[in-house]
Amino acid sequence: MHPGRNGTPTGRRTAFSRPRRPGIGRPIPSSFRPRMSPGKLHIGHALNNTLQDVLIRYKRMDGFDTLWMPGTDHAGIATQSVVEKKIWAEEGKTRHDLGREELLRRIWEWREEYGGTIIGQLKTLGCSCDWDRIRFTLDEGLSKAVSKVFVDLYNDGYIYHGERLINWDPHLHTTIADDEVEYEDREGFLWTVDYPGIDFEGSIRIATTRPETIPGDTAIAVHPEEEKYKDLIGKHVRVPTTDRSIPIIADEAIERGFGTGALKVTPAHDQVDFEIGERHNLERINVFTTDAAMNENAGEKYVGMDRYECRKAIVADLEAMGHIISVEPHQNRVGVCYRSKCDIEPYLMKQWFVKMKPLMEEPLRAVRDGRVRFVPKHFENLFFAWVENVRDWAVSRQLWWGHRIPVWYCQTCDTEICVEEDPSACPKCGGKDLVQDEDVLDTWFSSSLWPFSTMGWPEETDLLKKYYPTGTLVTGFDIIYFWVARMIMMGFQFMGDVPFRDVYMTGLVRDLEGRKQSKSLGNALDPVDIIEAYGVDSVRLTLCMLTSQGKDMKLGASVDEKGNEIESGDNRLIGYRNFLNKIWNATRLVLSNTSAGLSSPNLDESALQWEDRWIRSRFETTVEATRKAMDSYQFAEAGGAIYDFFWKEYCDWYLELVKPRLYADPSPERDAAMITLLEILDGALKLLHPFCPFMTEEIWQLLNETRRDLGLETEDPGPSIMIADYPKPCKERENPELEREMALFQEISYSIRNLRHELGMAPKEISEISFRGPAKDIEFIRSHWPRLKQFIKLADEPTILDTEEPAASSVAVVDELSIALLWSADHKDKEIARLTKSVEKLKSNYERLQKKLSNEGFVAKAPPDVIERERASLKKAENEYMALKAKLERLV
RNA sequence: GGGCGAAUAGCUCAGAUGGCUAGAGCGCCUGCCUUACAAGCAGGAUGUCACAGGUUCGACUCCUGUUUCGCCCA
Repeated sequence: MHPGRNGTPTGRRTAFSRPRRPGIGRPIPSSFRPRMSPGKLHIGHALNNTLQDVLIRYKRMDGFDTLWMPGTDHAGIATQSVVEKKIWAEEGKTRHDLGREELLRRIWEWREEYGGTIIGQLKTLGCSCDWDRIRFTLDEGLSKAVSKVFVDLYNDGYIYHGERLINWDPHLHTTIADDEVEYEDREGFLWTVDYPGIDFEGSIRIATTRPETIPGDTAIAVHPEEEKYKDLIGKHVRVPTTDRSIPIIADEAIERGFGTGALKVTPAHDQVDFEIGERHNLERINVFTTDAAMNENAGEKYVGMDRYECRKAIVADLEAMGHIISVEPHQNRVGVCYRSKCDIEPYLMKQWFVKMKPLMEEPLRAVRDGRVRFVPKHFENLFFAWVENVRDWAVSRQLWWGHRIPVWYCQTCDTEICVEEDPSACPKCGGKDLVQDEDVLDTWFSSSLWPFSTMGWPEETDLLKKYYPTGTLVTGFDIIYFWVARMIMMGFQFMGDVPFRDVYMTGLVRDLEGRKQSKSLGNALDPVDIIEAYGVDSVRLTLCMLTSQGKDMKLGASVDEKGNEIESGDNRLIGYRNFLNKIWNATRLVLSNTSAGLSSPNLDESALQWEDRWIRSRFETTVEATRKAMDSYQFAEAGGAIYDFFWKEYCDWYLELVKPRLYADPSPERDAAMITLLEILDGALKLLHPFCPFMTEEIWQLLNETRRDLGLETEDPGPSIMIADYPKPCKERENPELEREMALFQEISYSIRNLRHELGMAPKEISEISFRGPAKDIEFIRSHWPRLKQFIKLADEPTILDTEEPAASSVAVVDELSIALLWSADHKDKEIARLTKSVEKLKSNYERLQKKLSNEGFVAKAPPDVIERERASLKKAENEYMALKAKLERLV
């Protein structure tokens, strides 16, 4: 039976509401911040929110007081440009046509409509956040925190206003931060240009990739030790396009081997040149407009031209004038905006900066000494590398959507006023004519405060007292700089402590070809589609199972628009969907067979059978394995332990073993089977719940109904599995002896099934089965015969031999035990072939072990338990090899 | 150029501090509609663990070098 659609029943009613449970342990709060725009959940969100939810559900069930504050940021650039585009498309108006107030009104309107989408999708995904505590970076409280932080940093000298080269996006018309620039290798040219000397004979040649910046040149720089230019230092040349005179200066930063060894210096348009300019006090001539077209400084001829058009024009003119000496192909790296993909222009502007070096000192120490732990650890290296080279953070953005910079300028006396509340008058001259800075702050500025601004800071709230610092942050490694590092920084600066203890980094979700998912490639998976096709729980479980310590994962689902599978798609998704289906079907078996009723609602411990005690023992082992994995963020390991237990042990062996008792008349033994079935199912559901909240909840409710009907309830299970106790280890139930017995039982079953299948014998073809071996094995077989018989579907009673097996038989060996199937037809040839192959394998294994154990070094140096294990293996290998070899020899 | 990561079955991937005959899912082959489940059951085949050295009693695992791929930073 296939429950609901695609293996996932629709038990959503309690899966994302968040019943409180009294906390008894350390609070484990965590934060997350899905980006609001483009207003939709993508697969990366699905991954890290699933992992976050798995952790929080686990901790909550385990008795911790958890807090998960959901929310979104305002995504300044993205949101504003989406709305601007929409307005342009619909009304043909720009933001300047509308004005600041009106544009903001429209964006809020847009947000009203789409802002909730992502929250809804997170609920669909089953995230068990504290939904009554949703936060938004532009909320009043969070905005207050932003202002306070800005003002405090300003007053402490960590924020300054300065003219610097910033990364200008001529398309979006805003600055972006250094780490928001991506670099592309492009095929370009290296032009060698001749600058004629003014106060010396001849000329100097420079190499450039950007001739369009020549009008902005204010010097030529050479290396101070470069012999061929030594005499020219201090002389002047003429800029070919403008006839301006510029000096030749000496600077250590010049790379001597590159080009001609002389560099044209354009401080307004290049970072290196800017720094040279600082050292030599050079003029900064900006030749571009904010659209990256040429301005009046470029000269009349070029004004208004686009930068790349101008490049062609200048090259043509220089060529005509004979100033171009050579042109060579050259690969250059061009910065592009991570969002608009427009070529970034280094541009001279007054911007607000945060001094990063001093603020990052404590965060650096904290990561070094483990107060903040990165999982997996190697991501620390990324963090260190960034901190060591960190430059000041340009935090102002030429946008309207965001937190406006809390700085006012007195029009009367030119004073800069940085205060939290709108000032009514200039504190210096008392003037009333105050104008607020036009710019807003980088969205990440407000996001960096998230761990405490969401809890009510700067008020000293109960939330802060109880939950700061938070426990675990789950995030993609790609925003270590943007977000993680800055949160740690702000945490120390304003809370005096780390914002979180652990940072679990997820890898990226790639497509089946290993490419990064992107809208432009058209390979981005919409989690909603996959959920449609496979069910939420399958998707969650698959994401967890594919997660291995920060590594990227490939995921693909071949589904059409309607969500139907069109080809094999992703095999893991199918596999885990099948697993959930298996659980559902096993549940049906358990619940339908236990509804018959118990003879007594109390478990009679003495009625527990061999297999009951075995499955209880296995369950305990599984609990330990699962917890150990969960506690070290090994999601796949934890899921795998549950998967194997449920399918390979509970279903394949235990369910089959108890069937005869379920179908028999009421008895304490039947009761014991039913109670154990229900109890283990209950435990397994709880173990699985963090991964698959919907289905486990659904089944658990059904299970509780059955238990109530049976009168089994001794205590109230509570309203939801999500606040039931996570199974705790119970050492007394572990029984290694029983597990060894079951291993023998299984080996016997496997051997017999294998023999039969290899010889192509139908069950009825086998007249007899006989065993020969040590008394304790024979005794074991006799006492478990009814069970064995069920698995191998063979003769009524086993024959016990004390001599060699009859020739007309096939033999398998388990250590000292020989198992023979007696033929009713002639299988001699097949048997010889089978035995020959088998003996060969056993022989090589036997010899391998023998060699190992006769190695003196091994026996002298290996740990005793390893030697012991190898000795046992050798003995077993020898028994099996010798027995089958003898049988083969008799046969031929 | 510097740094980080990866290379294991046809495919996608597990294999923490070295130690069972290297595993799983999907796919493939054989036989089964066995009264929970054909999205299933039973059985099976498949690996120079990228390459070359080294350390070690023992290496998929540690070290060195090489090749290929990916990412980050300059």
